[in-house]
Amino acid sequence: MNNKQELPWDNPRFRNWVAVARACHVLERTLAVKLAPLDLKPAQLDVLMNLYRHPGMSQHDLARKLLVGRSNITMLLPQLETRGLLRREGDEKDKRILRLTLTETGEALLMRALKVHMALIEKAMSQSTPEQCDMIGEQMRKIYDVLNEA
Amino acid sequence: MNNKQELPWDNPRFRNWVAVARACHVLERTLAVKLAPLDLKPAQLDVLMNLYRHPGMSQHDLARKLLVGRSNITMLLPQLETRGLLRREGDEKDKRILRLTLTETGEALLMRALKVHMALIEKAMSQSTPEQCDMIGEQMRKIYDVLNEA
DNA sequence: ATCCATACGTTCAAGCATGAACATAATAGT
DNA sequence: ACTATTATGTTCATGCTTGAACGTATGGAT
Repeated sequence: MNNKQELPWDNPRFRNWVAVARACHVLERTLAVKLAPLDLKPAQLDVLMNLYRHPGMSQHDLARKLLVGRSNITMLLPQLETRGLLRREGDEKDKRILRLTLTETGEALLMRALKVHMALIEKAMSQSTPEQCDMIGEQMRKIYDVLNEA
Repeated sequence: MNNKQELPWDNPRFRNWVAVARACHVLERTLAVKLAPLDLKPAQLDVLMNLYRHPGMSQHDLARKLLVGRSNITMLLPQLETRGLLRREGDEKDKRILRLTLTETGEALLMRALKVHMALIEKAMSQSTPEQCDMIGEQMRKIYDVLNEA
């Protein structure tokens, strides 16, 4: 009988996931530094990216996409709206919903920020072959699905 | 001439990294929920894990390992020390340094938390073959190194 | 029509993480 | 020995994120 459970550090899955988490963490931090000159935080960039791809999104949908609470969106948007980066307009049919769209200013800033983000990711992923890169993405999407249905 | 830069979403590296970030985010959030019954946050678990593996660590070393600021550690430790999970003792030679060690209580709680953490990671990574899993870890360690030397 | 349940967004208080400024201790240069 | 520099940890103000409680709007059941 073994009263000492198998230590996680001996488990490849554990060790490798820790590497994933650390890589994520350091990339996020690096991105924050590189975005500072644009006066943008990573979370704000996420907002702009999602609005660019899904114009007319509601705040609720945005929160779901970003994996954050609704109140977070409420706190986040006024800063961006005041800077003229996006518009919030009430839906005609359903008066509960606020539909979000980027302004031209917001789109322009997004493009500049995307260059920064893209460069960072290129630097990080440049050591993987395209096949490795795709495989990583595929596995991560599976992980996302598995954890979300539970 | 193309005044519209290549959109990141067309770039496999970008799309795949986004998947990594999302998987990390959702796993972290899920872990927080599953650790709640133990009255532990993911950040606190990270502390306990590192102290278990590196007894006698200084706060500065711990901060570096966790990729957070020193002040964060200062704010984090008193809660755990009060709960009797760890000890802080001044170094004999260098009176600036506080050496950190887990108590037996801390170690016991860590073991319970590790079971939770381990189960979650097993669930997440169970869809990857061992080869895929190792490859992911390897690439992530490379990313970590590339971003840190810069 | 009215009531009940649900959905969307907001407000608020609490907890965390951060970076700058500080205090103390060790170390290196002179 | 003395000064200057560096290292460790703390304090504090700030900003971000969260979850609970709330108000309003919609839709369905009776």
